[in-house]
Amino acid sequence: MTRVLVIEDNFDLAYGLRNNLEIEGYEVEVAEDGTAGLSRAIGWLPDLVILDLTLPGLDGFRVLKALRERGGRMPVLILTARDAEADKVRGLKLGADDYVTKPFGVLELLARVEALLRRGAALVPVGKTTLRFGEVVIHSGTRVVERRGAAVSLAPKELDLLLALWERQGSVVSRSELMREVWGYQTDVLSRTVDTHIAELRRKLEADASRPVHILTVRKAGYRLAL
Amino acid sequence: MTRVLVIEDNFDLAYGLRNNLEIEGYEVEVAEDGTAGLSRAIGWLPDLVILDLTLPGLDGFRVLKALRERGGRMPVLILTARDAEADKVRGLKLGADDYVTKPFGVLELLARVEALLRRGAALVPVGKTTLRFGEVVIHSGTRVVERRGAAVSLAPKELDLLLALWERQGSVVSRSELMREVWGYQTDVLSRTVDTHIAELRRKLEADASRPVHILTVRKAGYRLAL
DNA sequence: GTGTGATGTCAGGAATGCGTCAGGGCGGAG
DNA sequence: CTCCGCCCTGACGCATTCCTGACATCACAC
Repeated sequence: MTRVLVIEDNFDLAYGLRNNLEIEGYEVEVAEDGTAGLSRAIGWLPDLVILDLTLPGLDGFRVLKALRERGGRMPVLILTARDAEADKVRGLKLGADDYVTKPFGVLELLARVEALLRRGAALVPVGKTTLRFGEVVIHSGTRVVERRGAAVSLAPKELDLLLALWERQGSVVSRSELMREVWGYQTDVLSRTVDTHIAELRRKLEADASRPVHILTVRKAGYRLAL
Repeated sequence: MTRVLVIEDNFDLAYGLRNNLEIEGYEVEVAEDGTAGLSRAIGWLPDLVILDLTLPGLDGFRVLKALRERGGRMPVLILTARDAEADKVRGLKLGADDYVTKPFGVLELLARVEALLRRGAALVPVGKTTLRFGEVVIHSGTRVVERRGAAVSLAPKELDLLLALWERQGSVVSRSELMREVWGYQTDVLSRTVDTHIAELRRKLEADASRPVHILTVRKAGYRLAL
């Protein structure tokens, strides 16, 4: 899901925005000061940031500058009451992608968000996506997996196996298909190799490994990943 | 040279824009009606289009729609007197990248143009900016690196390697990709070359080289730089 | 309930990938 | 020429990962 970070200290505005964005289908987080916003932008790696300029702590310009210096390349939309041309120019030169002044129309803002993401999506190379099922998030670009926000360490084969299941999410994948996709073999499966790795995944990702909710067994057929 | 097409029927405005854009170093063409604008956009393939909505002949919305339908993907900035939110939303949904209403500040417009082009211009260029991660600052223009304010001396290959990781910051970069990008080879990696340089970087930049926080190993996949 | 085949579990040894190191080639500076 | 930094390489050891077969357990058909 596309992720949007709102850095805005005005409570009503921030949560109004969140609602509207969530209705559009985005996943939204709100940070209420500059420092928190910056660290969320770096840590959470949203697909887009909506940034107020007048913030407690680190002001918006500093957040933007620090974000860009640290390599954050997601589009940033500045949303602020400061409508002086000099501020707009400064914000855009610092690396903002759009600049909207309050008061603003919600529909316009949403349309601008969409436009920024549309262009961003065209440029982002494939594979940078974050996948998820249940309370598990898979950052396929970094090969980092987390459950309930805590990083989980998966062995390479385990992650490959998980991704193979993800690709066919919902439908059953047989052991021999998994063998072929993950191991490259084309062989009948007589050992417990696949099962062992599945068990390890369950241990690491399911709340109760003995009663899996997402990594399901389909008897006589294979396994399937339920979202 | 970066090319900008201005589709605008108001003569004074069009040529004023042209002057300002040319001063900024862009190559500019002006089209004075929708039909001509569309054919120039398709034929000349500018890097960016500034589009008025109220045009003789084909109106701006139609120009935009036709342009996108024919595969024109360059950013389009709509510049118009129509400031109704519905128009803005419509323009943006049709595939415009920005929407500026008259009257506008020239500096703001130029900054927006720059912002649109910046994003389009492949996010590659690690310019002369100062980059940073953790407590490390990289002055990539001067190739000087410091940690906690103290200068660190990196060998050329080490800096190249660090920058290659930086460019994909966050994502995993495989050894063979690093080999290709830093060494120019295209070869399977069988020696410990990359690893050795990574180790050296860790020794110089990590607080505890044996427990790296930023220059991370992703087993079986490569390395990645965490901010 | 019982039987049967499929799946879960486990432990240990094999295999693999990575960090480390020392050695040597190379080239520029003194 | 000699020194010194830079770079590459292969050998080695360690930690993790992987695989396997034996056994336990489960699900389903009868």
